[in-house]
Amino acid sequence: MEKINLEDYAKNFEDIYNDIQKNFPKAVLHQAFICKFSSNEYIVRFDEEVQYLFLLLEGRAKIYLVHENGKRALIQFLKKDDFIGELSLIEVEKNLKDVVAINDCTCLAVPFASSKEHLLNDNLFLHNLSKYLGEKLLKRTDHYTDMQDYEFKNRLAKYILQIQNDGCFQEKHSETAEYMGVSYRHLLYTLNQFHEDGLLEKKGRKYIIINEEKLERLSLKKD
Amino acid sequence: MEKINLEDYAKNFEDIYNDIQKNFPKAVLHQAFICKFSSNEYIVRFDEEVQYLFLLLEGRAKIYLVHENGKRALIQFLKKDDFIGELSLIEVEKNLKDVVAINDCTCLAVPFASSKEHLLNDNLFLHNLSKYLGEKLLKRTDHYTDMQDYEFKNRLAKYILQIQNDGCFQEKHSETAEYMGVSYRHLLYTLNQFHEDGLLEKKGRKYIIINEEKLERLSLKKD
DNA sequence: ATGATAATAGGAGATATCTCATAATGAGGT
DNA sequence: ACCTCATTATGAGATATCTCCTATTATCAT
Repeated sequence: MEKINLEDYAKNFEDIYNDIQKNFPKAVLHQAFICKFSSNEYIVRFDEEVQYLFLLLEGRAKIYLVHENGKRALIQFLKKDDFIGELSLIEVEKNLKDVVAINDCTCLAVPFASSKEHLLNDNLFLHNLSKYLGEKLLKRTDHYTDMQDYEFKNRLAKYILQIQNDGCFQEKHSETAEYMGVSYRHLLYTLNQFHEDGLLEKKGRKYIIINEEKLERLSLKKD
Repeated sequence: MEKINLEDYAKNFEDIYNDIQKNFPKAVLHQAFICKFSSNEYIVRFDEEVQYLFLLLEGRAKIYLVHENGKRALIQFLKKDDFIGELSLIEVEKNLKDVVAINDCTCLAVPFASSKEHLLNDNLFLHNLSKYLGEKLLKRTDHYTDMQDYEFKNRLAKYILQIQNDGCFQEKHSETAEYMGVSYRHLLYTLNQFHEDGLLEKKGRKYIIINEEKLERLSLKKD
């Protein structure tokens, strides 16, 4: 983890800095700085108290919930403009999560110690936070109800369509399996089936979508 | 649905009214009133726009998410002090939910039209709302990750322990099955197994817990 | 390069859970 | 009382998904 002075960062990323200024009170920004995390680095650990509110400026990360039985569930992917630690800020978090950088991540770090008061009395911030939490709630609910009402092949079709890039699906299988809540083995099995059914073509480690329409249909239907 | 004047209600339920006064600006309460819903009545319908922020004062209700394929998922039970319509208030709700009264429910109804501005500029309310949403997010996440990381018999044990009353489990089976995300058939099957394993005793339509310790163990273990 | 570690790949067998069908019992309304 | 409809019950068979094993590739640090 590498710390960078906020002013230095501001020089190179004016647009992003402007957005930040719009959404945070000045007093808070005086205490804030920039954190860079490398791929696979922990941003937050489930067994250590959170000290900062992070705002993800660049990169992708993932949230894991750690169960008492030791199992982890990948519960959400984070991207630009996502908060980290916001539930600790408002003191509702009981069981902390692991948050791990997927690739290199740049975050704004706002220390609770000096900024909590300010943030919790700032109307704009609270309004933003409410909207953010509301959206997170909806997104997570949708993800999980899908999980319970559609079987895996339908959900996988939907996921591939959503996350594909230029007709190309190249997520890590282990991550996909964790996020979708199925075993690695079953993911492979289903991917093979998609291949046999002429939905995907394999190219090295990637899968290419060759019948988008059929995938669409599969992603919607319960059948 | 029956409307009641807020002042009339206040006379009979002073304690509750005091709590309300603490959390809502006066200007807002002038426009608010009390709604009574009977058992099984819809408080909010998924296909009708929400006009009020409700605060549940008495009774229990349940939230359903309606899928495109027509299936419904029971996603949460609501009780005293839960909000209804708060996501519409902050304008993040896209797919509305069904909210149905389980027994007779009493709600405070705050009309969006006249009160939205006030509420969204009230610091205390926003702070409360953020905490409420954060807790709802956590609760829902826990519920769903449990669903994916523990098999049904473990989750059912946990659920029974949580919802039992004087060692007595008497929820409606159909509701339990919907909430837990399994088929009705499988719920019965598992309940029978609990009976055979000496965890529960059947008394008419109710189940009595006769081995709480064993239930506890089952609820924790993944095994 | 070389070895070590993680990711991909697939076989075989077990089981948790689902679907569909049918019957019995209970509750509410006329 | 009687009919209707929702709830509780149970059987039989199908399958989606899991666990456990074992190879075969990539990736990465030394």
